[in-house]
Amino acid sequence: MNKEIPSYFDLVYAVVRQVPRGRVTNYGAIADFLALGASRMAGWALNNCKPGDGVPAHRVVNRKGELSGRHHFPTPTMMQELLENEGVKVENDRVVEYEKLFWSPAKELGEGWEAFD
DNA sequence: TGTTTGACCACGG
DNA sequence: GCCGTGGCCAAAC
Repeated sequence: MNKEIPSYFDLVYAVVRQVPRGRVTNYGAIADFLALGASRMAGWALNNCKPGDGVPAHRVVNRKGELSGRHHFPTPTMMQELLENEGVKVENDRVVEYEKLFWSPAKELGEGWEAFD
């Protein structure tokens, strides 16, 4: 049944899930860490993301730090509310101190990290 | 089976 | 410093 190997989006879910609270990351970092070869795959993976997966997609923003995926949430304001709830200040749909709150999986988790904790 | 789109990023002008 | 185009891989139509 579920013997299917974890697809690339499963890996994206795992990485996003490892993102600490109050931190944000971008699609490129995930794509580069998972060697997807295309940042779009990270976004596409989150497109299949659903609330039941427990994936904090609100912590994932584009390279500009903009909440590009807010329109994909149940409510466009929910993403900002969630970020502010975690202590991340959002202004004009952009993460404040984005570079400061940026969380790099390859840097924090390391190359030896695997989805299976 | 081929084409189009997609929550993007990097580069060039 | 901002805008436009190309490239990347995968899934949906």
